[in-house]
Amino acid sequence: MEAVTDRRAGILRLVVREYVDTATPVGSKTIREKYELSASAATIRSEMQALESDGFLTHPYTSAGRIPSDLGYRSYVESLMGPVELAAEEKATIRHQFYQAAPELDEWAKLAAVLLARSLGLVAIVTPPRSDDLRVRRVELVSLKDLLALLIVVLREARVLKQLVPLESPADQSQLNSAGNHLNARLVGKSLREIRRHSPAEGLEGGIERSIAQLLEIESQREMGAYIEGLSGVLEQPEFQQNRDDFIDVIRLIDARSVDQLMPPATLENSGVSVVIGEEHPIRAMQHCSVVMTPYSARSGISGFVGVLGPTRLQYGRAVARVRYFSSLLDELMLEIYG
Amino acid sequence: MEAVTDRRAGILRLVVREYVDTATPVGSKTIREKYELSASAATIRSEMQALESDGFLTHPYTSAGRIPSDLGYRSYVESLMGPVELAAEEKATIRHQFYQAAPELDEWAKLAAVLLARSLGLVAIVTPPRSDDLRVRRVELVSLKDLLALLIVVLREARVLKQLVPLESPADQSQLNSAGNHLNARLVGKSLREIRRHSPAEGLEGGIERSIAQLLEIESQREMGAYIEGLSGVLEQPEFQQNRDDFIDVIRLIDARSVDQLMPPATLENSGVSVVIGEEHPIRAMQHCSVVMTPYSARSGISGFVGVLGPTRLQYGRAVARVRYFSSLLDELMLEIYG
DNA sequence: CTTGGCACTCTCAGTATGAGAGTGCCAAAC
DNA sequence: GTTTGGCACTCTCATACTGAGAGTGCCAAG
Repeated sequence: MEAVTDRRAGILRLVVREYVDTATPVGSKTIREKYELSASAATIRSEMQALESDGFLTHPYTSAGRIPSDLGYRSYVESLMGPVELAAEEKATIRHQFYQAAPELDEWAKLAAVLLARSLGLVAIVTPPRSDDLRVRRVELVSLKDLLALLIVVLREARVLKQLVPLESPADQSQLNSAGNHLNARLVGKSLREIRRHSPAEGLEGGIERSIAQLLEIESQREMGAYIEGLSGVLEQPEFQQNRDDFIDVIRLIDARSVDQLMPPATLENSGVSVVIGEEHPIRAMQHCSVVMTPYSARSGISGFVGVLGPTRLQYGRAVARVRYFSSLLDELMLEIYG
Repeated sequence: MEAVTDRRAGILRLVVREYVDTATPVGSKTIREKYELSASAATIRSEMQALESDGFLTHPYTSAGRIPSDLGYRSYVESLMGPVELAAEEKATIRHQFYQAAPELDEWAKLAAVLLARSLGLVAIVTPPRSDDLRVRRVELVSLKDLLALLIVVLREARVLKQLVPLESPADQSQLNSAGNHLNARLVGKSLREIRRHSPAEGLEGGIERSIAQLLEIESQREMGAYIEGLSGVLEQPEFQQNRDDFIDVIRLIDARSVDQLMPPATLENSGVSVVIGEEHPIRAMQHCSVVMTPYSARSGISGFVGVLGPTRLQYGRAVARVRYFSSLLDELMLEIYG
């Protein structure tokens, strides 16, 4: 394995770009003509041979063009793709749409997913910010019927949980208000753990306090709620059409919203945009896919993530640029709430 | 077009069942052997010819077996499929799962969608109950920062809307509480229309009142929020695999959650379970699919629906039975809230 | 009206064939 | 020693052909 020359790296870059565009194995002649290289086809061939023996390219069969391997994509992402940055105009367009939307965490997350999916033709996954350590910010009780109330718990990160609560004895809104006031005085700022070991009050308040503990319990075990968009875009990719068996399990994961199977959670511990290519993915079913993602709003303990997912043959530059911009935009919007 | 004899109807029923099971055109011999009919293959053939000339069956090509037409399925659903009712045991299992779940409208709707999709292998769509006429049940304000509050509006049907509200001047929780009390006194029970023509209060309350109107406005224009489950099940159906072009638009509609394209809204005006078969569907893209659905909780003005969707070759009996049972179960659960 | 028989039709899977794209390698040129 | 043109070779893909098989349609006899 020799040092990789500039020309060789350039050819790898061109092969990646061409293959990403066309989804067809790319040959020496195509590259030469399309990019007007001065070297001859034979030279390019011998460079390609070298790239193949170094593991950056593969052959579907003896005499077809070359396809980038996972390592080839990796190398492209690391050093060949160059700096990625969105045009100022495009940034402005995106930003504008966020200001148009209803000011609400979930709306922003959903909008981000929709816009990402649409502009990249990939599956986009965005989670609203979420804390590992659930803390109560406020409790509200709304009377529905004599013996039924709606319990609303607002968490620190402005997430809203709700649950119907059957009452043991009739209570009207004013009784609920006063119970709510007591509960707020006692529980605001408390975590699930603290509430659990808290000795509950008597009567009405006690019952509701148990409901709150239960609600937080359920919430802490729940899979991260995520907005997933753009499945139909991926179904139209040639990869899916030709190799359905490789992708049906991916679709199942998406359908089941198994976010932490789709997006390797370990990767989110790095700050900044991570790219997971093909077999780098820990989940078997995902090894024909690549993932571009980043955590955002990493203020201690409260964070979500932004990511896209598609066949390994994806436009890494465009994807990285957009994922990065959306995450910084969400960061900024979050800052207005938590800052 | 002659009167349809019993035998002829019986043969149509068998063709439908066999085709639904096998997804393969069914021939006279298959039917005879599998169901041990006393008539000969030739007789069955001539009955099939009659059924075909009456429009109940088709031929993919000259010499293949028969396939039910939309009219054939329609006739099966109307009169041949017989009474459908779930086994008591299965009802109990389903009911049990609802009692296990968190007592919350959205949870129930989601659970219904998941269970329906899983047991039928179809796409299931369930909307939580929703009112055309949005009425405020309660308003709550939660302080997030000096100049930012979270506005929570609970609607009559126990739906919870939320929005971040920037404040013009700083306010702490107790100020927000008192503003909330005034707003509740003034707005509870009011509809969007009434709030809109209401002359708003001054200062803090006025600003929030405008936010409430905006929130209701957005909500009234929003597509019905629906739980959609089971896409991967449909992707494995042979119809999709062979005839991708016919179904890609359906997937797009599902992906975009265009509920009122998927489920013809006019049909929901009938009470009881409706079946829409193939070309009966008003939307072009859906004409290779069938829909089984029903509204529920039809207490005036507050209702949702339960439905499933799949290729026209679906198990109508099982689908109708389950959709009916889930809707009655949701009815019952809703009754505990609104009753 | 029903039935067995039979010719006919159409699909489907498997095989063959030729064109085309692209490689690998070699020997000559730079 | 790197680069290049030339050329044989390999493998796919599209097309055409073929025979087996399934099922029909029709007819004449029961």
